[in-house]
Amino acid sequence: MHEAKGPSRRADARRNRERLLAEAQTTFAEHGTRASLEQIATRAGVGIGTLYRHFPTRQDLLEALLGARFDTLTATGRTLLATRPPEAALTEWTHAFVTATTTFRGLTAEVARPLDDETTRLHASCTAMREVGAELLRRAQESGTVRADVSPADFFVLVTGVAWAHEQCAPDAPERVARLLDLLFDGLRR
Amino acid sequence: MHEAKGPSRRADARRNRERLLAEAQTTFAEHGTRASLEQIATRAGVGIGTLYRHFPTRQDLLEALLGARFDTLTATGRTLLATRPPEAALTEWTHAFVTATTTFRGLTAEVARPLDDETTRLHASCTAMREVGAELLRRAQESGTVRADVSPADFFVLVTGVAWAHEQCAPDAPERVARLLDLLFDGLRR
DNA sequence: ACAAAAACGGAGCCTACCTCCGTTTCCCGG
DNA sequence: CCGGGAAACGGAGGTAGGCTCCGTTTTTGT
Repeated sequence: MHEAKGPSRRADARRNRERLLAEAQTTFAEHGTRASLEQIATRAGVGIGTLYRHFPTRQDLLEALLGARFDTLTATGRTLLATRPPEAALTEWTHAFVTATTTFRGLTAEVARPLDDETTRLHASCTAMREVGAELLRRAQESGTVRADVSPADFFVLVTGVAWAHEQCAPDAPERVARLLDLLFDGLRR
Repeated sequence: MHEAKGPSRRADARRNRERLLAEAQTTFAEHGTRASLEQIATRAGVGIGTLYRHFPTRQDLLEALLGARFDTLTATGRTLLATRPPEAALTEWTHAFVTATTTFRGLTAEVARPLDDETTRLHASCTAMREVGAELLRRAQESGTVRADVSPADFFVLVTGVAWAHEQCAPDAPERVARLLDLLFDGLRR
C-alpha cells in the first residue's frame, strides 16, 4: 500500500536508498530525530548530495521510515480486530502503538504532526492507521467496556501524550507505560 | 525564594539582564524555545556576547524564565490548598499548570526535563512546585475523591503528557484541554 | 578625577544545512 | 562487446546560527 515506486530506477540508486534508510533508522535511534544528516550519509557510504537527492528534506527521510511503521500498525490492528475480544484488542493495539512511537527521541512529535496536517505525504498511511484505531475503539465502546463519549481524536491525543511523556521521563522504565495506560483505560472504561 | 542574587552587580549589568529576560520571554512565545538567540540579543539592544555572559547556554536562559513560573505555580498551589476543597483545589491547580506550561511551543519539554534530572539548576524550584502538587494530590486522595494508588510521579507524567499533546495538536482549542483533563480525572477518581 | 574592575560587543571560528554542477556509473541499442 | 546518452554520484562551497575570545567602554570607589 506504500512503496508503489515503479522499478524505473537505476540499480545503484535503489541500493543507496536502502542503505540510507537503514543507517537513518539506526542513527535516529541513537541520537534522536535531529541527528546529523551528514553523519547518516557518511555511515551509509554515500555523499551528502546523494542523501539530499533521495530525501530532499529531513521530513522526507523521517516520513519514509514512519510510513512503514504506520502500515505495520494498521496490519496489526486488522489482525487484532479479527482475532481478539474488543477490549483486549484495543489495549493490546495501544501498547503496540506506544512502543512503535517510542523507538527514538523526537519520533512522537513527528507522529503527532500528520494527525492534523493534511498536506503531509504521510497523511494517507496515517489516516489508514487511525481508522483501524478508531474501529478498535468503536468496537470496545459497542461492547460496553469503554465509555461512549470519547472521540477517536481525543483518544489519540491522550495516547500520544502518554507515549511522549514516557519517551521524555523514563526511557528505561518499561513497566511505567503499562501502569500509565492502565490508569488511562480506567478513565475510559464506563 | 528565587532571585537570591546579591546586589553586587553593576547597574548596567542588571538592566541588561532584565531586558534580555523580557525579550526572551516574548521571542520564545512567538517562535518557540528554539528561537534565534542572536535575535533576542538584538531585540534587547545588546551584543550577542552580553547575552552569553549572562546566560551561558540556552538552557540557562530558559531556566531563568521557568524558575519564575514554577515559583508562581507553587504560590498558587499554596493558596488553593488553604482556600478550596480538596478535589477542586487539585483540578484547578492542574489547569493552571497546563496553562503555564503551554505558553510557548517547546516549553513542555523543558518542564519535563528537571522532573527527573537532579543536576538541573531548576531542580530546587521544580521540587518545591512538585511538593505542592503532591500535597494537593494527597489531600484529594485522603478526602476519598481520588484513588489512592496513583503516585505523584505518575500524576505529573500524565498531566505533562496532556499538556504536551495539547501544545502539539490544538494550540487553538481551549475547550479541548478541559475535556482531556476531565477524562483523565475520571480515571483518577475512585 | 583617576585607576581598577566589571561589563560590553562583535569579529571570527565552528558545525550543520543545503545547492549546484563537473564527474562517474549504469544500461540499452547496435 | 562497445559506445553514447541519461541517470546518479559526490563534495566543494555558500548560508545561518551557536558560541568564544579579547580589545574597548562604562561604572564605581576613593
